[in-house]
Amino acid sequence: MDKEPYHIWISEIMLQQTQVETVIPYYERFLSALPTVAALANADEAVLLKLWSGLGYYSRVRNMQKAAIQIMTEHGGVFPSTAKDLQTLSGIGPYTAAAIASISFGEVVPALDGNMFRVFARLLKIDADIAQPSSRKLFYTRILPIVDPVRPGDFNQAIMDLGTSLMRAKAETKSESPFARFNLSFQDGTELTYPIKSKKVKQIPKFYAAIISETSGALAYEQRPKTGLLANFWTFPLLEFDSWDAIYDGVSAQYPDAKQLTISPVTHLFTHQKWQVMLVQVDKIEEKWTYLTDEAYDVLPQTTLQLKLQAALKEMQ
DNA sequence: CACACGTGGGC
DNA sequence: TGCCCAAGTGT
Repeated sequence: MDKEPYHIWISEIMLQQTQVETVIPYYERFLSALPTVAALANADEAVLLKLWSGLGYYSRVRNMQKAAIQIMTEHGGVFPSTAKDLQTLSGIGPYTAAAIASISFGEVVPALDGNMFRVFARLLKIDADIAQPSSRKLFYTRILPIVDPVRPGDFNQAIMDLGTSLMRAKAETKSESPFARFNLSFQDGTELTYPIKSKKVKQIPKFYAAIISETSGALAYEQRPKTGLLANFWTFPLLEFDSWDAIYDGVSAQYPDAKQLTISPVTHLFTHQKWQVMLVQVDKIEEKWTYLTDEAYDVLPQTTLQLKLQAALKEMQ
């Protein structure tokens, strides 16, 4: 099995909040383009974002490059080998540090991710709210003595496998399961109430006009701010309004010739926002917009939102 | 501590 | 549709 820390690191970061099936092609492509820590440290941001386009949580790849630079400059190009040292790197928190330390270097630490929280909350009936950061210490203390001292990496991966197979969030243990006799919550019928998790984020509705402005075969784009949501990505110019109904009149006030291109909104969900976007064509050419041909645009990193807007525009034509 | 930060899939 | 889930970290 591949235990190369650079490889484990990339896969663990990609797998944060992301399904295995989604990650595989990204992983192969990333490793081919940037095979070493040094290559990652020296890569252009546009190359990084292009390799990550569509994966989401784009700060992950920016932090990976920061960490690669840290490894080259502060660690002489040698990958840190303990969970404690790994956690000093950008984008590496307690979970990823433990995963790399146990898998690549054999350190005996539990890699506490969503799966491990769920598996042990059920097996041991741990009532702590996993949405509370303070609960991590309690789980860590309970699980540490259980980690296989000889094969900690295999232990961590096995627990995660258990969490994605027999002990998925909505899967109940069957009485013939070999795990039934270890599973306290199964024995008293409370399994699906674990893990205890309080947090619920609501998605705030947002309304935008996406401006379609064309001149000599090129369309208008804007680069998003360098911090915040979809930082530095290129999208059609976006104007925000308070409601869906306010969009068309609002755009018309600035651009009297505005033409509404979409009847129903292009919708896009983020973790905490729900966007509804109307495509609006205008004749005016604004200096603040950057006009790019399709060829020039295609080499830039694109978000899934922008791909949806492009697809909707193409359907109009 | 609470919240920002993407995307895709299941029901 | 709306809500939950999926290999978290930074601020």
